[in-house]
Amino acid sequence: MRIEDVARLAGVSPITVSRTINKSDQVVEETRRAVQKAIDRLGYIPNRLAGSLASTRTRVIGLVISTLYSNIFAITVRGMTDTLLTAGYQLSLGVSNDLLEVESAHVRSFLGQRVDGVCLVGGIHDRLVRRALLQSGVPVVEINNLVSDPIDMCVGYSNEEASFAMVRHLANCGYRRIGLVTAPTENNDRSQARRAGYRRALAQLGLPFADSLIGTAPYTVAQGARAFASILSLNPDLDALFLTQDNAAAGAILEAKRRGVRVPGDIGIAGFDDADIGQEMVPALTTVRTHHYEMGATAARMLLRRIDGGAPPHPVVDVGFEIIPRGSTRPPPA
Amino acid sequence: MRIEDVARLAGVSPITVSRTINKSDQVVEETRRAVQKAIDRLGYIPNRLAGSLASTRTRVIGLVISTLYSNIFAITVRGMTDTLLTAGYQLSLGVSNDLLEVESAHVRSFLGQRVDGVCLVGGIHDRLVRRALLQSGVPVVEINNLVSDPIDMCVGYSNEEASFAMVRHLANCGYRRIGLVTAPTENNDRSQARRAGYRRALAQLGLPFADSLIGTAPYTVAQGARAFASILSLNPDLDALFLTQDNAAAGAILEAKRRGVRVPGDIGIAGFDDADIGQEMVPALTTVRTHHYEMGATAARMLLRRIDGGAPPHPVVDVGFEIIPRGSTRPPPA
DNA sequence: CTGAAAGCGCTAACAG
DNA sequence: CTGTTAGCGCTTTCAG
Repeated sequence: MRIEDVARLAGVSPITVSRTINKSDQVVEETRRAVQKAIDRLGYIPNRLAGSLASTRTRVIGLVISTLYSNIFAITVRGMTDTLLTAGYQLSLGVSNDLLEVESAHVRSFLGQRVDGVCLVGGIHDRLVRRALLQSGVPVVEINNLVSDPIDMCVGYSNEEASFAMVRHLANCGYRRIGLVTAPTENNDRSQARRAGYRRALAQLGLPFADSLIGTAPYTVAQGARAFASILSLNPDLDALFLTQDNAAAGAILEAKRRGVRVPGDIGIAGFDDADIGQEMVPALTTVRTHHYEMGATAARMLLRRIDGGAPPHPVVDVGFEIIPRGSTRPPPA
Repeated sequence: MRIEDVARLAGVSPITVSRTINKSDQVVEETRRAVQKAIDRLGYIPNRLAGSLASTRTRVIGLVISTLYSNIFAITVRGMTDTLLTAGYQLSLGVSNDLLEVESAHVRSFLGQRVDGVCLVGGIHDRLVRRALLQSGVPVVEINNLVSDPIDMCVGYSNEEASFAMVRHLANCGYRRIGLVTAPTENNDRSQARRAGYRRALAQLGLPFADSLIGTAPYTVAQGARAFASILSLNPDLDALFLTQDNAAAGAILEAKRRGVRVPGDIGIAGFDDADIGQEMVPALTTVRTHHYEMGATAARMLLRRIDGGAPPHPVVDVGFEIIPRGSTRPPPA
């Protein structure tokens, strides 16, 4: 079924049907109603492949997130879709599972589909993909970090400063032997920045460092529990652990409970992202709050503005972060 | 940049470039290498809008999941993509947030994009969408439930039997006053089935029922905690609560701890899905295990087979479920 | 406000 | 194994 079938039934030309669908204000009410009736009667669904090929616009934004295991991206995605839908744009979602080649495949696919904009997590991407993006001229926004050399635009927060601030907070609460758990650092600039902030804070505060104080745990409660167990066994004098993901931090709290380690008395635990689980833990989780809804909405707005031909006022937007002290760490001295 | 530019640089015709990209076995090695060199040199990315329009195949499967807040779909998505990628297909992901009209919009968009297959969660869909799907002739598979009247094909498990089995298990462990928390039932046949299984089990076992024993909590730990609190306040004699989502059940365990209610001694808690968090809880969560990876992989395989023109052997596949008893419920009598 | 002609970039079908 | 021809179904001009 084609636009022509609808046109015939409605007694108009194909272009009038097209206008009814896409720019209904250019069609007089009566014609429009007749066309709409024909569309409904036939159950006609326009072929967007053809439409986009002719118009060179898809009204689709491609987003590649790194994981579905952390529900934190749910909020960013809502921020983006809320903004995009209002403007008549759609989101196409890819999941990379933190693999650079999977991200590349998604981006290539997006470019092949001729999306009108692309959103990626972080600043580390395949060299060729970067080139392809630049060459294609599509607006690109990188999120979740402050990228030093963005492909195009960027909205996020400083993972290094956030990590630095949390470690300083822990030290202020009296913790001295502080461990760190992040997602793998390979091709992940957020994890790299969080480690850098941690190291810088330890150095500045004169706190002890050892390789055995650092561990790795992607996204899940179980992995956080294991990371906690392993770091504790290597560092019997550990007195705080900062896991830069709330699920993992929740896992650490649970593992502590299982071992009879008191939190925050024996060991303080801190997380990152202010996910919903943190507030519910017993004790509630001290964390870094970041602003994911705002970040998603801003990313969408920046893309839309660039699509409309304008340059955004700030190519790099910092949405900031806050330290949220809760019961999983000792209170700071008054 | 078009295929013609590549063809000119490589000294061949456009169709040879096309064949190099899509059916490389029909091109002799030497030609293929020359074409590939030209492609790489130019950074050419084929326009799939044009390609799919001409070939009437997109090699894209559309999937609409209900939420990003539960990470349980991550596993299903992996099962699907692992299978699809091998066959050269891609997944396009939509999130409905359990709203029928959002699901409809995604399906319409998929149909407009001319996806080669569609996968939906559950059996309740907009009437017009159902019609559009049928009319379009695209293969459709519904997952996460055993749908009585599938649009086309279905792979899932019986939510009613699973719920029934869990309630019987709880009764067998000596619990009498058993409450239930599900996601909202509106337009959600999984929740409806879980309630039906619960009611049927209570009736069959002669256990007491009251409206106040039933609560609602979508997907999050916090909502599970609140649902637990509210049902307990209405039913001081409550001795078990079955929350049909592991995050919510985890929230109930945490809320119990906060209130000094002992689990499983005072109250037994059970969940659904066997998400990673359940094993880590203290006590570990009794749950219903379902097989999400297998379900995703099977759904993908069924779609691919139908795309290849074959009828699948079974239009409805049951991947089953298992009751996993853990520490959050009392052991059954020996 | 509506229509006619031309073309978006690619691939199916057929030829050689 | 490679090329030619003829569209895929829509929208962009440009007229009226």
